[in-house]
Amino acid sequence: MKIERPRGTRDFLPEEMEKRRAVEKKLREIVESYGYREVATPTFEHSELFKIKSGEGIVEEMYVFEDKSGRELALRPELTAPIMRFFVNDCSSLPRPIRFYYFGNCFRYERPQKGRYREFWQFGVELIGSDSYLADAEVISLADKMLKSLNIEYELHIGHVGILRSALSLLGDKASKVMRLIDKRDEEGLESYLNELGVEEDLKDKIKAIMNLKGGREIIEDAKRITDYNFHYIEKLLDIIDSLGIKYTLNLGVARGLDYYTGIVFEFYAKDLGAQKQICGGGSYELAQLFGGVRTPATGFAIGFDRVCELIEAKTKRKAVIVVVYFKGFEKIAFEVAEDLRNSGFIVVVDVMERNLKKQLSYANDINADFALIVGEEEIRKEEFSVKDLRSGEQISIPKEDLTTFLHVRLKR
RNA sequence: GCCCGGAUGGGGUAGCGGCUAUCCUCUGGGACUGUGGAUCCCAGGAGGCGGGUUCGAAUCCCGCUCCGGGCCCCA
Repeated sequence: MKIERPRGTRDFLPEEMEKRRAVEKKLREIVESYGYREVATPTFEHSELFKIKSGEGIVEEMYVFEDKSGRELALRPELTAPIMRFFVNDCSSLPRPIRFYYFGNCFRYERPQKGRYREFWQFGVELIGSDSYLADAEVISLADKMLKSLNIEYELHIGHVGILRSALSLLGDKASKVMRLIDKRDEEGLESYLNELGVEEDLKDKIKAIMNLKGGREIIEDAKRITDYNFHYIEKLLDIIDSLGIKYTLNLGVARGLDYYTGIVFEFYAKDLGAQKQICGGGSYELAQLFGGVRTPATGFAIGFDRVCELIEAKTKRKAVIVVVYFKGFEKIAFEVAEDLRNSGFIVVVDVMERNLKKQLSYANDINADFALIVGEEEIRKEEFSVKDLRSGEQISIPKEDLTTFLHVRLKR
């Protein structure tokens, strides 16, 4: 019986892995150039960790299981909570700010779709310890630079939950539900809930007006007419973003249903990616106190690694491959020569199917090898090798001692 | 959880109630033990699963699974 791959998971062929590794490498180079250093946390955690962050409802969307001692564990659905847990437990005395980055697989039990899988990879950063606009500016510009480096077409939307929060401050603990309704853009639900709470027309109009504030930087002036909120922080942030030449849309109606978001929130959307077009999301938040630590400001983002990979055309350049082909009886020498070449830094393949020369060459051609090195009686007698350039068909004899130099020179081109 | 479309060798397909299931590609071998891509020959390999209708089902019907698109959700 054939075993199918579990729903929502993927296998990756060498070509795909090469592309993924190339993307990964590029992202790493950029975050590291900003001084971020990689951390890793376990693939599974106590499910409590994620429940504290996101509420009981998240259990439905996680792979939750009990281990043999009856502990309730969950495969991580994201990496911010584990990293903040790690920070609270072991990193609280590192000099601030702390710059961490991560790249890891996450799991969510959801209906798979284009760009949505049950196992997926996130590449993200957390900048911990600063509540300055400068931290947000750094993180946004870093995210922008990473996506830009991949030549993806995208839009950046920047929002701030503070404006709506302050407008809703009169509602006390009912504010969270209102935020959730705004987040969902559920206008009917919002209207009826505000009526239920007995909110005055004035405030209702104000909320709706803020919700719809979206556009260029000039909408801050509109916002100032609606609310007496202090836009100083946002303006200073945008000064930096503007001076870096980063394009964005301001969206002051962006809400987050969860209370730990404290200020700036931002999202990157790719064109041509269907329903799952968000390729990166982030913002400033305070989670440390929820995990038993001291209240600590942080800001970060996560890039949907699989989604950005889907947007990029494969253009990996493979390292050259040399195939040692040999006649029957020369297996030992073929293996020795191959080993010498590998030690000199080449990728070398030797036939292990006991096939004839013709088949071996045919195989070399099928795998797009660059050179064939022929080992036979003649070569041994003359102490030289026949090297065939499979790309041109040209074949020449090279004295044994000149072989590695020759190959190095030829492969440089 | 909801709505729509789909599923035939490893990949791409034809057949749409009746021969041993078509063709291309692929993989292995041979022609061919000193030279690849070509050609020819041989071999391998398939109707997602379960039930029903029928003399007979890949084909029609039902359920499930999985895949694709959308909704919900997206911590």
